[in-house]
Amino acid sequence: MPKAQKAVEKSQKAEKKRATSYDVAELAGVSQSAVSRVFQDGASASKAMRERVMAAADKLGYRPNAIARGLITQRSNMVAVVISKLTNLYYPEVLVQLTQRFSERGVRVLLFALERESDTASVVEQMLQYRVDGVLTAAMFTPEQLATIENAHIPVVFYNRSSKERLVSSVRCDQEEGERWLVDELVKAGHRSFGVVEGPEDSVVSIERKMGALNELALKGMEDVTTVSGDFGYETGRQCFSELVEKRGSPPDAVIAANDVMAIGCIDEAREAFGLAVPGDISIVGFDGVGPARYAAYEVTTVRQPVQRMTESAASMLLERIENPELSPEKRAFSGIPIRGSSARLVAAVE
Amino acid sequence: MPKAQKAVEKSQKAEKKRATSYDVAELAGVSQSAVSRVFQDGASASKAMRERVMAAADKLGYRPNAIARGLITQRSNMVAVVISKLTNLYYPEVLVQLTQRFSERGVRVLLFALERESDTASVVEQMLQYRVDGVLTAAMFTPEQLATIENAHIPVVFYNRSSKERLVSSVRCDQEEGERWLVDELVKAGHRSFGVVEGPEDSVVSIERKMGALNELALKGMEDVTTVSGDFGYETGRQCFSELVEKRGSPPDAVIAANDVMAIGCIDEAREAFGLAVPGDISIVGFDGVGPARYAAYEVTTVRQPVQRMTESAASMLLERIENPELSPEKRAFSGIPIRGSSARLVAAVE
DNA sequence: CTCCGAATTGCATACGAATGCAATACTGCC
DNA sequence: GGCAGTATTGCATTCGTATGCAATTCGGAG
Repeated sequence: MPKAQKAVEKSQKAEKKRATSYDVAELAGVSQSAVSRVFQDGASASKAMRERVMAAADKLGYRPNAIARGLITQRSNMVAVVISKLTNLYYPEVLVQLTQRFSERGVRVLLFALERESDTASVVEQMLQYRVDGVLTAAMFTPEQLATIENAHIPVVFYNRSSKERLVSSVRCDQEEGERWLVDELVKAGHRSFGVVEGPEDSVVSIERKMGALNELALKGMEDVTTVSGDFGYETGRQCFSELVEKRGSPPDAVIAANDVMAIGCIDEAREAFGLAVPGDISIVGFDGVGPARYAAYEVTTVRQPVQRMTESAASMLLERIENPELSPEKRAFSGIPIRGSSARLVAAVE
Repeated sequence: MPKAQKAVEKSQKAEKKRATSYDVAELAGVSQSAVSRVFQDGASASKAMRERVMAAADKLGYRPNAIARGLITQRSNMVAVVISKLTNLYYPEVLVQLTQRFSERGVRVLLFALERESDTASVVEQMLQYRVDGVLTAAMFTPEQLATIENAHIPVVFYNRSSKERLVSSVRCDQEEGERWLVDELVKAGHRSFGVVEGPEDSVVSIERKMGALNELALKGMEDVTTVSGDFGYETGRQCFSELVEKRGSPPDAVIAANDVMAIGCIDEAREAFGLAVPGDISIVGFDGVGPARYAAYEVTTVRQPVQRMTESAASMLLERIENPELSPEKRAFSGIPIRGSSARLVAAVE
């Protein structure tokens, strides 16, 4: 019995083991290296060779083993994507888009989802064990963890986050700028007392937004400012509004919420619990530009993050650094897109 | 210079190459297999050995290479998770939860996000190349693709989907049952004319919901039923409502939308474009139980999917089948949780 | 102190593909 | 037909870990 036939039988009958490049080589009557070369882009292989091999491969249902390939090439073609805080309605979009960007470029995504932003230790361990080529994170790492990752020569790109202690690449939406716009518009329209609803204390995004708002308010000479804090969720948005009124004794002229979902919570609470008209009696603004912010019942005045451009940029930035590890860190900040919804009383936009 | 010291120097100075088990073995003065055993659970290693090795490993920053391990053990410890249709606000939660379930059990998630439900071909290819241990999918595969995957002895679990052509495991929310409840309640409360808003045509979930509703309506003898179709998004929800009214000449007594987001769209359109009171003039129900369905402005009457239990169940089911490939397919259907929101006029619940 | 069985350890090899180098097959040209 | 030069192909080795088997050590009983 000829060798080739035996190979086919073995693989078809038992199908115990997945076909390897050796099996294909045997069936095609060529060397294993030939098979390997046929399944690569830049490798040299004659047309005849290519056809023989492909035929054999098809017959055996052969697929190159990416694991084995990764071992020898020292490239896993996988990147780690780390997310947290599902509370923020904004992230899911980001995740799906990022995955698609990477896929388009032939890179697989190893997903890590954190319950809290602090569970990063084991994630780092896993990333390193799986030898990911890069890390894209929407969660924070401690400086030590970052050092560990860098030590392994794995490029890292932060998404809407950064690190004070270390030089790192990042893609962010300029939260301060966005808040500045919101505050300016509110002040311009005559609002003089403010409530600021911040998000979770361990969220960098929330902190940036709060500080952005507070700084600009101070700059504009606004002194009647009350701060309360929630967790980016709808329920706490409602609670925060009540708390705010209680704390001040009366509703402020405007409420600046750290995200749209809490803004919506505030709007509902203002309407239901206090019978206030929005924006007649009070203006409420958010941040993110998520879907529900557009619902007719709310039409939140907000700043939309340019998700498309940000994900595109983040993916490119990471892939560039994988190709060329020498590239120095770079920070890209994208301006948010101001949305003049009807949840705030603003002066008309100038042309 | 002793061997051990040389090893340290090499690794600390250059840090060109990541430390391997050989490096650790050399530094600790033991064999490579010893190192390997220390980093396994059930392997035999004396306390002294363990300590020596761990010390050396720490010094070198050694981490077992999961890629190499996967090659030899024939286990990648990765599962593929396939999602699509980000339009449905419901999925993001699922994704994060699934990832956490798998993580808890020491399994990594390789994420695939489809633009359309039909882009599955290359995804299958990638999954197989990366030798994932299992597949959890919220998208459809063709019978041929399924056969390919099964041929590779990779267990598959469908999430809210299934395959008519092949026996496969699945975890679903019983959409028909949910629709039955919704229809029954609406009929019981006296609604007699209905609009049914379906989702994308290629979505199995949407089809199941539509059919569930239509069948039950037929069963109850309801004949005034009009169907229109959207894409699960808010905007089309609004359009669908207008379309519905146009088609019928007047608004129906009740609208059954394929998901909450479209239900919300319908509510907004009914109120804004037609000045209808919800639920005074018209009842509108959805499906899913997503966050925005709870917002005060809508309080959608809906059926919530028990996401927590479903993801838990799906992850377990897949992991079981990875451990024990002989297990026969199993279908688990979870009942949705009826939510009596104020978007529909219903008779009070019986105790 | 001796000997037996159990626990540890090391040796050698396997996993599946990529690749430098050498050998061979082609190509075109004179 | 002969030859230089290039394109293909095969050989042998490598990546980093796991594991069967044999060798060794250890503990305890007698």
